[in-house]
Amino acid sequence: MSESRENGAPLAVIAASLQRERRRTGLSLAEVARRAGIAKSTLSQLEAGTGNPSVETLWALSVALDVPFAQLVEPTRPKVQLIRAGEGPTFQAERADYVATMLSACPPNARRDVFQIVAQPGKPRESDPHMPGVVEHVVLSRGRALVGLLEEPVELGPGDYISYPGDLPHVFEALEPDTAAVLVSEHI
Amino acid sequence: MSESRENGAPLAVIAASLQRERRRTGLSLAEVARRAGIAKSTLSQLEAGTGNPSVETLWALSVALDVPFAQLVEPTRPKVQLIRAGEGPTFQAERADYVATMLSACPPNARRDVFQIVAQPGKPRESDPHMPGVVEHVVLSRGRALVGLLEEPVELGPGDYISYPGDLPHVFEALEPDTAAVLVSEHI
DNA sequence: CACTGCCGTTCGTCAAGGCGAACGACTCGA
DNA sequence: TCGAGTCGTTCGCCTTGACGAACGGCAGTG
Repeated sequence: MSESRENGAPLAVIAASLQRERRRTGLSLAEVARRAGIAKSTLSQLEAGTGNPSVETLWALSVALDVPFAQLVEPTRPKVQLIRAGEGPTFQAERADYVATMLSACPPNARRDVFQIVAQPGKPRESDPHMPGVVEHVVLSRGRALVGLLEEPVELGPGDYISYPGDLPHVFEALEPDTAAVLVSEHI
Repeated sequence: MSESRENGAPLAVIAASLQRERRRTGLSLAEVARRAGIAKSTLSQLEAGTGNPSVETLWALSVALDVPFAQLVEPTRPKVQLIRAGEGPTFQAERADYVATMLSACPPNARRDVFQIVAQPGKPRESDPHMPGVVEHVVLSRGRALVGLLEEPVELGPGDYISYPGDLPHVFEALEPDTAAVLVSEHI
């Protein structure tokens, strides 16, 4: 009930996001303004951090930039993380026979799809990189596997957790038959 | 690159969200307006769907209501889902020894925290309901467990997946020693 | 029954956001 | 070299969001 309260300057964030997303598309300020149906002067002031846009204006921009609305007001940054089975912060229940381990707190505005994977050894699956900003989380359920970035994969056993940027070449290579894992694909 | 483009009426959504979140806290319109530092007339018009609030106004309200900014502009509706091991839509890789099963596509604007759970049989863990809108996803890795809503739990085996509303009483009861599961907690 | 207090709405005023036009700077061809 | 086109910024005008005051409606109370 108290996260996401750290940012007190939404206007500056919006200004940066607008410019970043527009640059990402390669469009000009005038072009984006025209597609959004707003005056380019307005967009210019918004990117400069001046002004306090209305919801309709921001919405039109989010549509023109093809970006989720929240993306403009809440930023994100990925990283790499490996938690071995038994490690990581745990929340011991009142009953001693229940342990929950926090593997990953969801960053603001991320979208996470949940998959289950069953793989056989022999031929590693090398995924072509996905969209920028994608982060993948893997929790190994059964067997053993080499998981992670292609340049330095990590051998995981049951209960191990790893996350890595999905926009870099990565691999999932089962080392035992019927190796199973839960994969959470986080596309911002 | 084309999801989250279905909603064309953000003002109505904001109006509904504002009223819903305010009612959730049990505060009066005047009280929320005072905490947010805005005129209650402004908030009244916003909840009525009239007007087009500025970002600063909406931000102040999101702080006053202690709600993530995006919550006010992007709605969501949960549901219940059970996918037995081996069922569900699968994405067969070019190599036949790799199977990925789509368990849950992330709804817009949801936040999903990833946990790992190891539980022992004997005493079921009954979670008190969380905040409204919370959805929990469980993939059983090892052992067996009774999981789901308290009124009708489901017995899961390795590879089984279930999701349920977290704002209703629910349970996780291990049926074998060292039962392990991956829990994704989705708080909108 | 007044009277007080709070609720949520409506009305008139004022500042601020959004707009269009004009501007200087730059690139690209004729 | 000059003109046309586009870039992003700056400058008044005007619409509109936000404000404060006043309103009617409902308890709770002396």
